[in-house]
Amino acid sequence: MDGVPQPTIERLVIYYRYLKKLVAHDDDKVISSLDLGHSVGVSAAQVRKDLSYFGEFGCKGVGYNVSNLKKSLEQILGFNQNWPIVLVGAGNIGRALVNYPGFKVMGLNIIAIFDCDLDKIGNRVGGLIVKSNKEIERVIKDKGVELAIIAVPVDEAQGVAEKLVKAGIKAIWNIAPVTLKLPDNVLVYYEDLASSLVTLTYRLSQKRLKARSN
Amino acid sequence: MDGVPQPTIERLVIYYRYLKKLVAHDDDKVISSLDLGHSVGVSAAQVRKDLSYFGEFGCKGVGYNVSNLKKSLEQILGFNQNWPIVLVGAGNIGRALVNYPGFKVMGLNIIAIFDCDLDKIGNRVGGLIVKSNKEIERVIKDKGVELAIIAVPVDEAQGVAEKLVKAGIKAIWNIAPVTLKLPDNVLVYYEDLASSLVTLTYRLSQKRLKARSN
DNA sequence: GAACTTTAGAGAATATTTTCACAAAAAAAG
DNA sequence: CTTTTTTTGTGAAAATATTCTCTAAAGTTC
Repeated sequence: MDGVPQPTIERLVIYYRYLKKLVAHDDDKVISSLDLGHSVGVSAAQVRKDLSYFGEFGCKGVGYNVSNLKKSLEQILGFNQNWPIVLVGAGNIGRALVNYPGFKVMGLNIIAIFDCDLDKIGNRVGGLIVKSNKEIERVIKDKGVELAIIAVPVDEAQGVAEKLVKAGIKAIWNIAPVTLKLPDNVLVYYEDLASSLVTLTYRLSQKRLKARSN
Repeated sequence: MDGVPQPTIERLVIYYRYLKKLVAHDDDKVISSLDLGHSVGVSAAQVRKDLSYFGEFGCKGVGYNVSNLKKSLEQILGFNQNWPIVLVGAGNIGRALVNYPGFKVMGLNIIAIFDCDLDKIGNRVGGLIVKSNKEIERVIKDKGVELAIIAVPVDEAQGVAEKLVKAGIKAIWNIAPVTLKLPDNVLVYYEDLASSLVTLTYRLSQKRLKARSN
């Protein structure tokens, strides 16, 4: 079951959130691809195609059972699994992520936070106490953690990444704006906050130019 | 000069950061698409194609002049312009963004931060004092701001978005995990932290399945 | 200065992702 | 019970994005 487009996975998460809201409000028992798509800013065809990669979840002439579809998405996306995660970097962004409310429902559990700054080690962040980077390897091996978040300054990111991989980490979500050099078997995703914003300013400039030329 | 792929813009930011580092270290006067690409995890062909959307910046048989290419990217991406930005939401993520060091070099300046929580209004965040949401419209109009960041809880996002648009905002970067319903002429980009992480766990599961089936 | 090496730029070919269009199933209407 | 409406699932078509391939220019070697 591969060949699923990258963007499809991200949209499934968005569908899931909306369905969860519907279930909570008991608003609706059934929803069409048109309504679901419209609610989350996606075309109906896109919704159906996204789901079709994983099976048949709807009923022709009717739509999708909200509660069942939600459960199916949980299954597909692995929300019923527990994903222990370690986070390195107890700066502003690291602390924000520990407290981010959206992770837990998806099985994403930050179980430890590390920093090399003595002023931060020992501090409480969310429900966790910041540990020294020296403990990274021990914790990862003890708990069998495969997923890590890097939220350290740019200069430290590569070193931290190597340490994590050595300890057994298989996938890294890197918030530091720098490309990591790691073995091919390690999955790395980049969250580049500045580049997202720049895309916006770029498009805004484009729109201005177009408007001026009319 | 449209028809530029979305991912190209994001990669240009990444090239820029690397070139900036080179210039600072005075490491190199000239760089080939192969070396630049290799350094940031992109193919040489991709680097050349990305740049080719905007003109000719290199020299055959030689490569790109690092300092000139950096300047060209600044021009293309609008880093020499000033982009005043307002941020709504002085929670953990909002505070982290105000203090994020990567924005200023790209001309991105958060000039005001708002919240509706009386406990937060008046607090200092970075160099700014948190203002009441009631002042949003006045500040946006006074300063002619076109760009806004929404970092409020899900339930408040739509209301805040409408307020921003009414005040004249043309583009929104939305960190709240909810789809906004806004007029088509407003640009909206979503930064969905959970969905990025879920993509990672999903790919990790896929790899496990594949490994097991071998 | 001729032969060789390096490397950008660009068009063609691939690959990926999205949209379209329609058959078939379910429900509703008459 | 037949017709009409609704809506899924899917293969084909279109749009988007990436990689390949080759030409030509610049530099280097002999």
